[in-house]
Amino acid sequence: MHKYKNISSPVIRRLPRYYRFLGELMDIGVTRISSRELSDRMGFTASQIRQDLNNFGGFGQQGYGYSVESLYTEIGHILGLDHQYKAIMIGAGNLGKAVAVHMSFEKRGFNLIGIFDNDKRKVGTLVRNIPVTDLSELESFCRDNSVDVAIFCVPKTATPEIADRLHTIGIKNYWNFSHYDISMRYDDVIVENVHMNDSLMILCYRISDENDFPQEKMAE
Amino acid sequence: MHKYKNISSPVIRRLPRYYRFLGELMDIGVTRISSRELSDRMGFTASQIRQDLNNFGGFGQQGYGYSVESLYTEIGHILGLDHQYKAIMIGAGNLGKAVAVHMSFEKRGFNLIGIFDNDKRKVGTLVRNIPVTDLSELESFCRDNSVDVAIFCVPKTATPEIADRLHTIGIKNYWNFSHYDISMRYDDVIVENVHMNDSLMILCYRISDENDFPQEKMAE
DNA sequence: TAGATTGTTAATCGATTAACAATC
DNA sequence: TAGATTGTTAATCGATTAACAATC
Repeated sequence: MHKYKNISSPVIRRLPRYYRFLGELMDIGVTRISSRELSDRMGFTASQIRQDLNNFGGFGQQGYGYSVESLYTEIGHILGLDHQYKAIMIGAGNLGKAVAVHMSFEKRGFNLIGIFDNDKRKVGTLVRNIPVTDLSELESFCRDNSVDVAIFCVPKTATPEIADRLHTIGIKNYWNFSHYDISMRYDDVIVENVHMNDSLMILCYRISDENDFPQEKMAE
Repeated sequence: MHKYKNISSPVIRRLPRYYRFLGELMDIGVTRISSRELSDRMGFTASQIRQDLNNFGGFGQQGYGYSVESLYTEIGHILGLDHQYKAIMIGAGNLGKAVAVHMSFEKRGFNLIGIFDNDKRKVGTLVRNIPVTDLSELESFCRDNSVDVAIFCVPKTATPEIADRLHTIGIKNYWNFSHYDISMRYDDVIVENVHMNDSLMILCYRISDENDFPQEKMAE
């Protein structure tokens, strides 16, 4: 049971980019745009843009192009930004605090209602005006509040145990900042990863590859 | 001039994952592994694993498999983790501080040597034992310290101007947390993005799609 | 209407998977 | 040696690009 069927992962991953660029176009007062112009600005081919959008419906008009505002709204609908989800955060360390404070959850339909940590010194302190709760109260809190999503900002060693607890009580949507692959552990969960460490290694590869230090080649 | 030629992006993006899993195998004392076993643990096909690795050389042995430790070391070399790069961070807000404190830069060959912000109240404070410097000193600092990489942790409105300044003085490798597409602005830069906002929207799509609210379907 | 640009089908390109000979 | 598993070629699958008829 899916709203749109057979949408491939590459298409889905481009949607936020479209949304972002259309938002910027609105900000600077552009009201209509052709796939060709979008192509120039975004670096996708015009053909790909039209293919992507036509997975969800015909939002353009022949001879005219696309209305920036209505396309923006449509993609917002497609992304489901008009839904409301209750989220909790696990881990109130540096990363957890930064994500909690930094993200505009409301704009994306997420409502952060709880933050958990097992460090007694953190329990009771406020992050984004939300009191940090002891991790032992995780289950009772979730049962009282119909939580939809858990955000993992804990070290990788702590992740599997907490994921098990959440999975047991039926919370199966995860935004994962921990360096642990939750998706390999269950087959009925939705996991979106932000693997900063992986990203940094990819940057390292690209820089090293560009710089081409021949003496390094395949040491052994 | 590249160390390895024609390595496709999907392959590169899988390398850190291999590296991570091999590290975990070492931790639990596994010394050898076949592509089949790795496949079971990681969720890639055995065929893909062998194809991926053979882009860089033949690291296995027929009838035996791969040595976990030497494969781990090899992938580290391939990723360039044994190089040393000097990095600066732009932006000492919540996100910048969290990234600065949270990441093990040294393990990936990065040495964070400077943090910049234009907020006078932040200038002089310590983050990870590094004093925050006024953004106006960016150019002089970079000229004195041969900086390789800039990490963007500033709002998207501030990004293009700072990117221009860095580009002008020859710093062209960026780790980008800002919601601005630096790569569209220049054609001679290396940009690796961590777009947390995009990631959150993708999660939103997946949850909404799974939940299948029919009344939402293609309103308009 | 004529010009422009979409929606959509067909062609191409690239990445993944399967198969198997080489070989440890 | 026999068994196992790689390295690598061939087959398949899927995603991107090109082309063009439909239509605003």
